[in-house]
Amino acid sequence: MTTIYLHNTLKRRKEEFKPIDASNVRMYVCGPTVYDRAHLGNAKTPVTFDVLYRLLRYVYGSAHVNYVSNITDVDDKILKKHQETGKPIREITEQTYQWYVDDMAKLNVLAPNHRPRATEYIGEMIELVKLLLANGHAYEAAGHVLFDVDSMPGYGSLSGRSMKEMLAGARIEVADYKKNPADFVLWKPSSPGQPGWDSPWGYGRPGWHLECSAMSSKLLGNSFDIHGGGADLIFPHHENECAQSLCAHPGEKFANYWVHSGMLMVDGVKMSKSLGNFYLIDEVLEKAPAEALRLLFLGTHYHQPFNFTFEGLAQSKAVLDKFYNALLRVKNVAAAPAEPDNRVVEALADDLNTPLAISYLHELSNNLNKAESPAEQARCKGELLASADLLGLLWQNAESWFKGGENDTDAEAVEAKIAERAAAKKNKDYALADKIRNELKEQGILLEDTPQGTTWKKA
RNA sequence: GGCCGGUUGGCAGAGUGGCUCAUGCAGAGGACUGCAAAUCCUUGUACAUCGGUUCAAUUCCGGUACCGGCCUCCA
Repeated sequence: MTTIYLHNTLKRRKEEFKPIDASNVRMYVCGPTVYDRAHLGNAKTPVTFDVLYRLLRYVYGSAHVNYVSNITDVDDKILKKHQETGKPIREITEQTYQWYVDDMAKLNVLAPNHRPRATEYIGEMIELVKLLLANGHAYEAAGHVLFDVDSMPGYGSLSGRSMKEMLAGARIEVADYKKNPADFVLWKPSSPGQPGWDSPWGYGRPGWHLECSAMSSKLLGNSFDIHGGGADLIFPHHENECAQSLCAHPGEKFANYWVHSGMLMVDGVKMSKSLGNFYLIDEVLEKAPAEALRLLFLGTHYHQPFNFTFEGLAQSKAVLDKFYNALLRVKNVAAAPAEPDNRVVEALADDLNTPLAISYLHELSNNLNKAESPAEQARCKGELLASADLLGLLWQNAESWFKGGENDTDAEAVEAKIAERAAAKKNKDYALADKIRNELKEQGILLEDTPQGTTWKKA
C-alpha cells in the first residue's frame, strides 16, 4: 500500500500518515461561511483537499474514506448581510450555499461525504458547552459562556504561541467580563430579532469555533485523522477548536494531522477588497474555464503561498489545450483500463506534490502524442486519464473542450467554409484558402490540416 | 513588537550534499506542411547575500537584506 506523508502543523514537519482505522479514514475541512459568493481563496482550499480526498480514496478505497466539510450558516457576517439587504437569513444562506456548491462542481471538486450545516447541530453544540462547564473549562459571564484558556495547560501549541506572545502585540479589544483576555466565546446571547436558540444560558447562538468541534465530533468521532483548512485558520479558529474538543473529551486526540493550505495572493499581495484585487470565483470563470483555474491552483505546492495572476490563468489554459489536443487526436480510440502512473501516485503521496505530479502528466501526454499503434494509443490514453483523474483533471470530452462553450458557434457554417477551403486548396488557390482560414480565425475558429482532413477548434 | 514562511533560469514552479536532466510557458534552430496550426526532435539561460560545517552546498547551520503571511473576521 502506498504510504502517504503529510506536513502536520501540529509537529511542524512532514510525517507518515497512519490512520486510526484504515477501513474508515476520517477528514474534516473547514468550509465557508455562507454570506456571499465564494472568492478565489474559498476555492483554493477545497481544491487542495479534493486532491487529498481523491488520493485517500485511491489508497484506502473510496468506501473507506469519510470526508466532512461544514457550512457555517449562523454567523455575525450573515447577520450583517441580513441587516444590509433586508433579505431573510435563510434566503441568504441557501442562495449562497447553492452558489458555493455550483462553483465547487465547476472546479470538479468531489462532494464530501457530508456537508453539515451549523444550524442543524445546535443541540450538539449546547451539549458540548455543558460538558465544558461541567469539567471546569468554561464559565458564564454577562450572559456569555466563555472558554477558560487558563484551564488548559497546552493552549497555544497548535499555532505555536505562548499566552505571553499572544497578548504582547495583540490588538484585541478585551471585553471586561473575560477572566483572561484570550478567553473566547462558546455561546453568546442574541437579542430578540437575531438568530438564536433557547439554551440553559438563555436565548443565544454559538461561537464560531464551537461549530466545528461539535460537527466533527458528531460525524467523525472525538478522535479522527485529518483536520484541514486555510492557514489563516490556525489561529484562533483551529487552536480554539482544539482546546474545546480536547477539554470536552479528555483522553481523546481530536485530530492527529493538521493540514493547512497556504494563502492565496493576487499579484504578490494579499487579496482584499480595499486593494481592489479581490476576485470571486464566478468572475474569474468568465475569463477562463474552471479547469484552468484548478490546474493553476495545483501548479503550486499547497503549503506555499499561492500567487494568482491572470497571466498564470491563461498559461494554465494553454497547458490544458495541449493535453486535450493529445486526447483529441485519439478521440476514436477507447482508453484502455489503467492504473495511474505510479510516479504520479508517489508524488501526491509525498505531501501532495501536485506540481511534480503535473510534470508527469506532461510526459504521459507526450507519450500519447508519440504513440502510433491503436493499442499503444489506448494504453497511453488510459494511463494519462487515470493519472489526471487523481488530480481531478482532464475529465472533459476533448472535442467539447475545444468546440464547446457558449454554443454560439454554427458548426455547419464552419464545416461549409472548410469544404470551400478544401476545394480552393485542391485548385491550388492558396490565396483563397488562406483568406478563408484568416476569416475564421478572426471569428475565433482555428483550423488544423491533418492527413485525415481539416479540423477546427475555438481559440 | 512577537510568531511563521519564502527568495531557483525571461516568467511560472518542483527538487537535490557530488551525477546527463525537473516540468511548463516564452525564445532559438530543425522535421512535417503549399504556407500555417498541431505534433515531434535539438537547444540556451538558475539556485538572494555573507559566513560556517564538509573532500564536496543551490541543497545542512548561522547572520544580513528583501518579500509575504499571521497575531482582529477571514479559506
